[in-house]
Amino acid sequence: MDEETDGILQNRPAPRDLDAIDRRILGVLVDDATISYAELGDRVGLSPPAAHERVKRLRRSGAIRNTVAIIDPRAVKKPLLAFVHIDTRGWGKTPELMAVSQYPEVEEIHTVAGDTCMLLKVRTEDTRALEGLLARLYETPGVTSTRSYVVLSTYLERPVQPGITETWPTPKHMAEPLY
Amino acid sequence: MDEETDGILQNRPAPRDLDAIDRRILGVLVDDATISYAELGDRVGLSPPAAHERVKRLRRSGAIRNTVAIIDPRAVKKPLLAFVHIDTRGWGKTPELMAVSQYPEVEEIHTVAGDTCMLLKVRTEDTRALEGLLARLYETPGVTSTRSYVVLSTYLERPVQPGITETWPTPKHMAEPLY
DNA sequence: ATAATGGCCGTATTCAATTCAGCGGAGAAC
DNA sequence: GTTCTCCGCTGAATTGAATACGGCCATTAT
Repeated sequence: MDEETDGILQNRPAPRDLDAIDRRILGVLVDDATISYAELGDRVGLSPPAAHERVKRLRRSGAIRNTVAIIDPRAVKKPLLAFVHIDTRGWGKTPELMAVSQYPEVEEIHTVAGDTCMLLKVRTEDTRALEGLLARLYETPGVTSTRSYVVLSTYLERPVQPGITETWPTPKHMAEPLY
Repeated sequence: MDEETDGILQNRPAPRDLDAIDRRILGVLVDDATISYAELGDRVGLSPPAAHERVKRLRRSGAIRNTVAIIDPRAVKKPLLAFVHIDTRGWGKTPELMAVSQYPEVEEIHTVAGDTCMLLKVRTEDTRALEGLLARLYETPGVTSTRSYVVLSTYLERPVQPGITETWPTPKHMAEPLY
């Protein structure tokens, strides 16, 4: 519906403040966005139209960026996950970064506080393809070194970015926070 | 709808082989799962019920793990992203791991090939909360050291795991693979 | 005090999801 | 080569959810 054409996070306005119901809605939709508005309203204590109105507002405001399917990597035969650490001293402006962000293997790009590196999460068919990707990255202007961790097995890969505290069950030993 | 109660990826059967249409469907739903089956059928060349049947099968087979909303981290005030590298020499069996996977801050857990560490992607309110999380992790039985990269700014954080080659535009300079 | 606003509810309508019956092609058995 | 079986597709029919609307209530501003 709403065209999410931007692969790169451009400077969107920060979403406005949310109340408790909004946060509970996000907590529900982060786990499962296929439920009906009737079900959603049930869980957060609203009528279906009210729940719908809230969700529309959350979409408009940008709090809900998108709604997507989470795919099992094995289904598409891209099982090899790696974290690549590239040194970017001498990195220019953004055009090369935007090119990297178009690589199909690159799922995430992060800069690191107090360091001159970027951290990429990548997924490839096999080690051979990873080597090729590293070679391409190393040829990218501004990249002066690369280093990669290959991930053997993934236990947990939550599809979404934020953990919303209210909606996650807290294990018993965490009831008393240490700080 | 389908109860996705398992936070940890247990040993599910690997999804069966997919044909070209299945992969195109995944490619569409990975970008936007809010479209109607009529629209989906249009894009992949099927009638609405056929597209629906395919998607149901993909869900049943596990190729589509889940369908979720992607939340803007700023909306829930959990902006600090970090990668935590914990040494797990002496790590026991799985119960402690399962506890870690319940921490609301922990979004991903990976093991690393040829190493004795695990790599966690975590998101917290601020550095203070990160410190607290690191302290809790360090107290977890089996964890012998922790080290963390704090991510300052995120350029690209694709919501989904696999890059499906056919559905991503290939930049011109990548037309000739180097390997 | 009163008007205006915003958010909710219940109902009504529209549109999509889902079911079903029937068709047709691919492959197996013979 | 022929026939049978199975699987997946289509198109129409039905169910059910998404959406629009009118009215109510609480809060705030004038």
